[in-house]
Parts: sequence; C-alpha cells; structure tokens
Amino acid sequence: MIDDDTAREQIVTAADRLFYGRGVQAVGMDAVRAAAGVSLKRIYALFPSKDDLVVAVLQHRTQRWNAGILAATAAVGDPRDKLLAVFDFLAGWFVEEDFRGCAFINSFGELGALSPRVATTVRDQKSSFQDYVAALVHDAGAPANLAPQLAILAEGAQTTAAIAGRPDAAHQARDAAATLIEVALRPAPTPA
Amino acid sequence: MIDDDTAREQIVTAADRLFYGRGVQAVGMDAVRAAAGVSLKRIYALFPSKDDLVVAVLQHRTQRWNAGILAATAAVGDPRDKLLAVFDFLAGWFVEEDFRGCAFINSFGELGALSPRVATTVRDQKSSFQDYVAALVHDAGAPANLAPQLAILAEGAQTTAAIAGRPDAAHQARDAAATLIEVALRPAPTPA
DNA sequence: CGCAACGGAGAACGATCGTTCTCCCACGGA
DNA sequence: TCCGTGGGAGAACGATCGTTCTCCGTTGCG
Repeated sequence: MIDDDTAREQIVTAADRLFYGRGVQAVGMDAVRAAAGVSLKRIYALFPSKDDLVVAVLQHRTQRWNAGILAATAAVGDPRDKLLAVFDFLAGWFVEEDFRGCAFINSFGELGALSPRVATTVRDQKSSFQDYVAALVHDAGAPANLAPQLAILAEGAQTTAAIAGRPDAAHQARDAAATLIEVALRPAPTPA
Repeated sequence: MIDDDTAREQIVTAADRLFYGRGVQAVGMDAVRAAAGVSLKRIYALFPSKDDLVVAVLQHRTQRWNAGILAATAAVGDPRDKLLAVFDFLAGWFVEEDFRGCAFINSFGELGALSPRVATTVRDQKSSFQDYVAALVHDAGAPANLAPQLAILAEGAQTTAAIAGRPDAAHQARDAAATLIEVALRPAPTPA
C-alpha cells in the first residue's frame, strides 16, 4: 500500500510531465492514472477534480522554480551577479530535452479564461517571481524600475526559447540584462 | 446567399474572437457556426478540419499583426523611433478590453505539441517578426545582436501584460528598449 | 478464523466534441 | 411547369472525456 503523501507526489509528478508535454486538455485523467500507477479512485480521493490536480501541479512547479532560482542566485555573492544568475538558470533549463516553454504561461493561455483558480495560481507565481527580482534589484542598489524590465526579459526569453526552439535566447536576454544593470548602476552622465 | 470569400471571412473572424477569448479546445465547432452565422456544412466545405480553421485564424492574425506593426513604424521617420514605435503599438494593444495575451503564444502552448501545422504557423509568425525587427535595427545602424534583445522584450511584455493584467509592461519594455538602443548606438566608451 | 473496511481494476454514465449525414426548401434551366 | 442541384438546419454518429460506481480481492483486527 502507498501512503497518501507519496501517492500525491506520484500523481502530481506524472500529471506534471504529461500536462507539460502535451497540454492539459489533451491529457485525460486515465493517462494520468496509467502514468502515476495508482487507481482513478485514489486520484479522485486526493484531488476532487481535474482542476484541483492542475492547481496542485502548478503549485508543485512553483516550488521547484523557487528552489531552482534560489539555488542559482545563492551560488554567487555579488548582488549584480545574482541578477545575471537568473538568466544562467534559464539557460540551463532551455537546453533540457523536454523543455517546452513556461508551464505557467502555457497553462494560462490554455485555461486562464476557463478556470479562475488556474489563472490566480499562475498570477501568484509570476507575481512572486517579480517580487524576488525586485528584492535582488534593491540589494544591488539599482532603481526599482529595473526590476520589471529584467522580469520582462526573463519572460520573453522563455517564450522565445520555446517557440523558436533557440536556447540562446537566454544568453541574449542575459546580455540585455547586463546592459540594463550596468546603465542603472552607473551614475547619471554629465550632459555634454 | 453568401459567396465563399465573405463566408470565409465571417468564419475566420468569429473563430478568431472565440478561440482568442476562450482558447481553441474550449470552443466547439458549433459555437463557431453560431457566431459566424453559417452552416456547419459550409464551414467544413471551406475548412476541411478544425485544424485547418485554426491555421487560417492564425494566418489571419499574422496579417493583422503585420499591418499594425507596419502602420505603427511607418508613422515615424527616425529608424530609432521606429524601433520604439513597436512598443507603442504594444501599449495600444494591451489596453484593449478583450486583450488576452499573444494568440500565437497561447495557441502554441495549447496545441504546439498536438498539431505540427499550428506549431509551424506560430513559428513562422515569430520568425517574421524577428526578421522585421532585425531590419529596423539594421536601418538604425545598430549591431545585429540588438534585434533579438528587443524581440525578447516585446515577447515578455506581451505575456507579462496578459498574465499580470498590467498594460504598463509595454512602457517598461519600451524604456528598457530605449536604453539598449542608446547603448548600442553610442560609441564604445573610453576605459577609465 | 470471520468479518468489515479499504483499495485496485475497470466498466459505466452522461456530456461534449469533431465530423458526417439526412431531410427539406429554394432556385435556375429546359 | 417540372426537375435537379445546392445549401441551410439540425439530427446522428463514433470517439473521448471527467467522474462515479460496481465488483472483487486483500488485509488488519476481534
């Protein structure tokens, strides 16, 4: 017998892989059951509806994302390098073989208009990422308006890498970020 | 009787509004029929499958996008301002009441793994946009690596505006673009 | 050892979807 | 006027989906 916690984890992990790879609506609950190795009854006992499962998958991804970003930025010391480390983290992600874009963006586009809970879950993730970037920007001593600019670069790199299939979008975004950071930290030039 | 061309347009226009507002898979062909005011038989005579209709809708959107970008950039003279005009165009788009992100990104996330034709149609659109930005960058006399940076900013602004519901992502991206353009056009500073 | 509760496997159900087919009316040529 | 073609309205069909239910074996406890 499998206890509830590991069953939850198996279900969420299997559903995550399937949803991310094919899209949510293209994956039936029976496919999740087969991949997770548990019964449908068990799934519905732990997640009352597919919507609940989707939300749980997204929250699980949020935790993995937060841990990855935290580890990437903790590995370097300089606050400026922490900001750039975010884009290095993206670069490592984009070259994974099953990379298919940002699961939150994908889910929002597919379900944002249908499921308010999915929409708010995605919004919360994006909002917390923006907050984290804003904190790094603050630590680096740069003006606050740099933060949304870097966040936009990160978002754009994800969709560009996914659609064009070009992982170097991370490097291009990193270069742009480096320029923006440098300008933001440089004292205002004396007018000619 | 409606001739084929106007029927096509009615179908594509209605399907576009429905697909964009709710997502493709959430809209049945019967809903398209009701919104377009034509018979199902007619729809399937003009578009052999839903996949064909989706591709036609995306191609229709590509034409509208190209026309909008072209008009926005044609309204200004300076090549540098043409680049910034792209973001002004985005700003005007983001405040439309039914704005729900980039239809290409949304469709790719929802159907990219299921329909190769949809995937390539989306890729073609993004690729042609990148080419256009690259041409503007070239006209402005800036190095070529500026183009993907600006394109990434545009992509990120679209998803940020859609998910966070904050249309000012266009202005933030525009500010970042202005900085990147300025740096790219400025001669290399003499080292201190 | 007996029984009751639980979980697995999978059938079943109702809804919906993409697609096709049927029926019927309107209209244009001999 | 009569007939044949074409298109509209909508039923029909087969597949699939989310969700529930049935049946049965197992297991833990008295």
